[in-house]
Amino acid sequence: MMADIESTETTETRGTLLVVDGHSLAFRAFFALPVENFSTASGQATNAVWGFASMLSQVIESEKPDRLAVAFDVKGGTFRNTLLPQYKGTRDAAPEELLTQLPLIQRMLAALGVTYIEKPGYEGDDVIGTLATMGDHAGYHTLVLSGDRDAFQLIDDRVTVLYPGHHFKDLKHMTPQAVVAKYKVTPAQYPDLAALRGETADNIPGVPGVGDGFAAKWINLYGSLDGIREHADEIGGKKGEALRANIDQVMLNRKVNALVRDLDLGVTVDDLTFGDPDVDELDALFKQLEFGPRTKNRVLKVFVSGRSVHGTDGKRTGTGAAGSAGAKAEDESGLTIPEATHAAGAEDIALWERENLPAAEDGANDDADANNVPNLIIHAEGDDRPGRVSLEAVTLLAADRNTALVLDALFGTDMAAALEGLLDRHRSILAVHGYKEHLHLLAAYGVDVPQPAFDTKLAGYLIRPDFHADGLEQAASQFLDLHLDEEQPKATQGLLDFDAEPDDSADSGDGESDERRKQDATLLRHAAIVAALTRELGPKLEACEQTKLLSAIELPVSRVLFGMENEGAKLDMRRLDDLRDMFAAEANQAQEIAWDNAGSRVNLQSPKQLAKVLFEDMGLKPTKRTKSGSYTTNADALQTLYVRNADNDRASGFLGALLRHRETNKLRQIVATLIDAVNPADGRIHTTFEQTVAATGRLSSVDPNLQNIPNRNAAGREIRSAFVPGEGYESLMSCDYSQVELRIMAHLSGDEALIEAFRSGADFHRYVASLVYQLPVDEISADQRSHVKAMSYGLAYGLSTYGLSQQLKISPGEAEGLKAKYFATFGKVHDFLESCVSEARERGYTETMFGRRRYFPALNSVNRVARDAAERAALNAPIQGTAADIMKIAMIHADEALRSAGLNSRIILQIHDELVVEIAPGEAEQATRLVREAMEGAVSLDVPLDVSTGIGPDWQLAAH
DNA sequence: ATGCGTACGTA
DNA sequence: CGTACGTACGCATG
Repeated sequence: MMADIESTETTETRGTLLVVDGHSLAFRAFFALPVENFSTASGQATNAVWGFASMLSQVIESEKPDRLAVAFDVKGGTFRNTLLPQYKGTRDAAPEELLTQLPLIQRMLAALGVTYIEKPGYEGDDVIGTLATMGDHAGYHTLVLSGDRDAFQLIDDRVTVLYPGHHFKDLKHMTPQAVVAKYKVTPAQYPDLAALRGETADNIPGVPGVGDGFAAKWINLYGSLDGIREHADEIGGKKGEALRANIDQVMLNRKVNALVRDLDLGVTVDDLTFGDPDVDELDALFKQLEFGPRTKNRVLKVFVSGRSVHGTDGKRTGTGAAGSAGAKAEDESGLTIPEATHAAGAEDIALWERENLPAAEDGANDDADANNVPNLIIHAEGDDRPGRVSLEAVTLLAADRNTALVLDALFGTDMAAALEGLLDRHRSILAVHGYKEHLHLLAAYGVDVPQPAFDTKLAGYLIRPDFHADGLEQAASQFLDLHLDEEQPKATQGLLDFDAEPDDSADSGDGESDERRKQDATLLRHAAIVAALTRELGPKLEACEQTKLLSAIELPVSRVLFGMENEGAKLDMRRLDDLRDMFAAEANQAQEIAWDNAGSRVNLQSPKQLAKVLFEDMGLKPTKRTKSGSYTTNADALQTLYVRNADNDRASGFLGALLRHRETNKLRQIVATLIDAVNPADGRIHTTFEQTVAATGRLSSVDPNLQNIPNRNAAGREIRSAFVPGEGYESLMSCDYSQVELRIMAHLSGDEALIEAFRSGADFHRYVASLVYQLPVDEISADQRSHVKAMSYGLAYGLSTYGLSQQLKISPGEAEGLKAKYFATFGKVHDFLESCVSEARERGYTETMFGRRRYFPALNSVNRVARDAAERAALNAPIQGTAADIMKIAMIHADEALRSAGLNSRIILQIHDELVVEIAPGEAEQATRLVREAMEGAVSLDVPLDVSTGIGPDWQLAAH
């Protein structure tokens, strides 16, 4: 321990004591880490435990304390509650999911050999105060790890508080100087300041309108709280008034926030050793919590004193690597950074291939012997947005030899050809993070990437479909638990200034190559991450039986999507402009009328201002509230108000105009977004289809979203007329599945009546209504048909009878009756939906027909709202997911059929159950047949898959 | 500038 | 008080 060198005290420093506020740390961890990403299959939340372990390890590693103790609050009140009944009232409402983790944290501490201390009747803070005092007397420097600012009063030359900043991971060393800098008062004065300001987190009111600033000003003016009280009359203004009105509360606060520093804890500081963990117990606990080996090793490494748990033996040394001996470079997160060379020409690529990859057998199957472990990583970086692609650099990595080859952007055609050849020869061992993105990046140089053996982005999605890995680094931290600093090394933080690189602008003129070296370093690091992810996710994917889905569906569909994004959809610019002007004129007109009626120029796009006009100025009776408590002004509510206030000219005039404005302004906005998205180079919109976003397996479309172009009413539908065939094409074809989700429900449930309804080929909803109401088909009224239709569709969403009644504007009783009749007719559908949920509760996940999984830890939540929501999602997931699988298969088949028939017609859009195909001259008939067959034949169910198709000069007219 | 809430478009 | 998405705006934060 180096600390004693600094000591100028007469007493020798014995070392460092670390005292941890257990509750505060658990609390911080719980709210900093998303519980969705940290829970076991059985639904136990583990985010606080993981965060606690992670943070504690980090602090021990950086501070290297000699003694350690963790203080916890004890259930039940403390002396503070008798003083101030509402004290920490908000904290008792700590979420169940956090409370269940506290015992686990204590069990972990016990296994790690760490002392934790609770003192009935007192808080963890008092224990901490006492320990800090004890540490001081025993000659230790004390570090207090706490997110509770009450601890600041303990700070002095020998006590430092480590306070989590905004990021939970970065800790501020709160020294006396730091406190003064931040609050303008000394640590000893801090409780006075806190008493004045109050503490929302602890449910302690301060002086209204007084924050840190005024509190500090007064303290410095009058020295202390007592001084302030004496001079309270001299303080003018509203704040002075507020102070006088609340002075009793403040004095009480001050009593409550003083920490006790002389408890009898029954231990001495010298007893608080650590570093002798019970590995078996820790193993058992981490297994139960489903923490990976990396987490365990990282924690153990820190807690096992003296011994290093590093070299997990059995690491194979590379076989005679050509000229690359020496220690492997490891970066701070433990990744091994590959040795790299730059390729200057095609020969370098060939040479690297010979030296680093297994010899490809001549002819067909390349590295088939290489026991199928993906070992060749290709990793390209650049802008991969379709329509504006630019490649920066690409690296090849032979993972087992840790050797990389970097190709800088702007390589020539000979290198492109060499690269393509290499990829093709070794495609069976090729892995990539984001096949679709790589197709875009490399296509810019004329390089086609063959279907790789593995894709870490898609694999991560299949393993955890509801985890949103935004980038490679996030995927890495999720699956590898390497903890990496955020994506870019953005401007060095103030704290690190002292080790910033010297400025090299003046000397050497080497700035550019230095820059390039840095770029290389990130590129190589990213390639190394992909390699690590490949090793980690391959077996995981296998373990949850998703491998087939990757190779047979996701990877091939990536290729189809690449084509769709690359081609884009042609827009008729003049039509768009006309539409925008038309909608804009209508919106403006409606706005004028609304303003006339309102008597003021309210912003019609501000729900807040609207609520004021409607419910205050006009005095209308509100309908429903939003979830945050304000009165809703959504279309439903406006409609209700409109009907209800038909006799009020001003109100109904305003509401009518507002409703028109809402609709037409929305359309104007949509058109404007489309205009903005048209690529001027080709007059087409190149959306991006996200393949790893929707938890059910669906695609989504962004930048812009082309899956929500209006279709439900005539005015909106006009926008579709701006989607037209491009040059060299003659028409658009739209093909969609009719009632896929219902058909899937019929198939999966095996309900004979529902299956027969589909096989009969009759008007489905009318047929179903006739069964439900036990009437002949031709006696079904329009109302009956629409009610049954809503019921049918609602089923797959877990629609409640309340929701059904609301939607159909019938009484809950009638809705209940309809539901009962429906289930009496289709009993197996009911059983099937229930079994979806119960099976998911048991196994922890749902499965589509093709084995795609989605996990539902919340099914066992004690929170009813969360649990109910999970149940609805769990009943929907197999249905929506199967439909998504079927469409993906159809897309792969349709694309393949069009290509192998040599047609130029191509799929350009997918809207969940619809494909839009751009038809080349003379290909209409053949393309229709091929796409229809692909869609109808994607899978064989107990009911037919019905596809309807239409062709026209634009998307609107292609409807059928 | 960034994040949240509200609203609304699609299947 | 129906599933799955993406986007735009206002407004309150920094």
